[in-house]
Amino acid sequence: MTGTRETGQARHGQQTQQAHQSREPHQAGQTWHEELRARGYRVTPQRQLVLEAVTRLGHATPEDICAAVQETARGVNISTVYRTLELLEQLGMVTHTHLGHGAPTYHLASEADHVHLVCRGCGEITEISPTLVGDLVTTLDKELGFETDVQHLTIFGRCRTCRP
Amino acid sequence: MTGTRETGQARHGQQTQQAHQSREPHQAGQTWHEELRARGYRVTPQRQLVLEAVTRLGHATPEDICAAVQETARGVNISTVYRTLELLEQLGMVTHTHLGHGAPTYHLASEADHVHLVCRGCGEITEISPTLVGDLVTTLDKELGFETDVQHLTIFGRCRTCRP
DNA sequence: CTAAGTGCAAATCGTTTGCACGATT
DNA sequence: AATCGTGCAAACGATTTGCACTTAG
Repeated sequence: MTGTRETGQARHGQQTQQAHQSREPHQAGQTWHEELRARGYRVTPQRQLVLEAVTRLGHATPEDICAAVQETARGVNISTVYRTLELLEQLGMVTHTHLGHGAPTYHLASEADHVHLVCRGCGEITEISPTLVGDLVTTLDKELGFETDVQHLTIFGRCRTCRP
Repeated sequence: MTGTRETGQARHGQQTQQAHQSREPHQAGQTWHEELRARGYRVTPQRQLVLEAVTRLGHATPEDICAAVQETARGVNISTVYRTLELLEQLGMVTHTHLGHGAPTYHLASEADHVHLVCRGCGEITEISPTLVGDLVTTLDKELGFETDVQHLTIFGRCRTCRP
């Protein structure tokens, strides 16, 4: 874990699993190509394809993304998908959430301004406005000094049609 | 997956992964021994040990539970732990929550009347009263007809000491 | 005694990693 | 040309499953 490999200008493979540090939310003024380059990363077809897939699919697991990309063109390996998602997440372009037991789902960070409702009955995923949880966030802040990560908030339950 | 093995009176191995149907919350009037028997399940030392471990440990992963039980007495196999937890969950005696990426944590359903706050900085787990999210639950119900599963609600963020 | 439950080992799923080869800058 | 990125396959952690053996009822 004591990796002293700061060779070039960019720090890859940094396994920032807990940190999520450089989360500047992708400035609108520049393309993601420039953004990657500016940080010393390369623009590859694989990265384009993964980002496109995430954009198109919405809430997608790494495997979904991989499958989608397989169809589109030459295959992108599943491990590349994982590595790319990790990178894009570090750059603040995508985010992930855990909806249920299995694999996490990824989506564009720019579309991430919502809270997930997951129905245990039909599995349907609904996105609601963060304003609905605004009071809760305020309460937690005032009462406990807790800063809620609204982006990753997922609420399980039963939707109108599935509830008893 | 089309298992037609309804041999006896009780339905085991039923893999009700999505259903969580028979969730009657363990009536206080009877011991869990009786409860198991009543539903056609057997009372085994392994099941006792697992339930004890869950009771004692609080938020514990299957592996934690397994380890704890190993110490106490003759070893209980990890797969038995999984099977037992699944059973106890079906019976409404324990519940699980996903706190982070890794393994889920189990605790007694009777002590489950709380919401989890998980700090991304230090990993600390705080339990708060469900009343703090009462308004949110009401709102979701009225606005969307969504019935919130408060037991499984986990809120990620940063605690007072870890926030920027 | 008999079916339910357990242990064990192998299979599976999701994810990570080491390394040689290929592609971007 | 040099380095970053990819593919592949193997390693890995968590969980599930098939099957023969043990045990609660």
